[in-house]
Amino acid sequence: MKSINYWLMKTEPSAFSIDDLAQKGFTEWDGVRNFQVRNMLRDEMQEGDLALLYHSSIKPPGVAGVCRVCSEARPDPTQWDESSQYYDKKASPDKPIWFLVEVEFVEKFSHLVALNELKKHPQLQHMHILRKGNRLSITSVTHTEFTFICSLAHQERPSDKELIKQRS
DNA sequence: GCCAACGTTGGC
DNA sequence: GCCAACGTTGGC
Repeated sequence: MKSINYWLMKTEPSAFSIDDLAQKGFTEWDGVRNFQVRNMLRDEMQEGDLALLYHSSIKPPGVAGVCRVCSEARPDPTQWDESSQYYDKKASPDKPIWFLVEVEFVEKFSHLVALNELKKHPQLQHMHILRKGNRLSITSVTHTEFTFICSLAHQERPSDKELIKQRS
């Protein structure tokens, strides 16, 4: 039996957010221009893998939901498009440098699991995203980290409990 | 807006 | 192949 891998994929919600993904249903994850991330995309990601969608460069940053890899890796066409900000003159159609996968919407968390929340849990201390100077837009997470973060997302927040208490 | 961290580039 | 300079990322 082939087991799936788990990932964390960063996006700036001002450019592309979990709501955009929810609305479109799926998207091509193009524009990756880092060799380490390219290698993971091309060599390690497989159809069916699950990923935490992380919102960066926003207050507060954090995990906004879940998506699923729904294609094999294939060449990223923006590398040949001179009008694209991702154009790379070193790439040619017979020698692609950059790759993409498609991801599809799975879930938007009812509340963001914020970065400072992730930092509170010793179970998550080894996550790439919590390491100083981490700049990779895609990193691997363990199955344990993935399910733990999903469970945080599905927990009631104290403020929710207070609201319920106030109502009753 | 600052700045630490780190990947990339290019001269040698 | 080294390494300084530069550019980018991203939290704060």
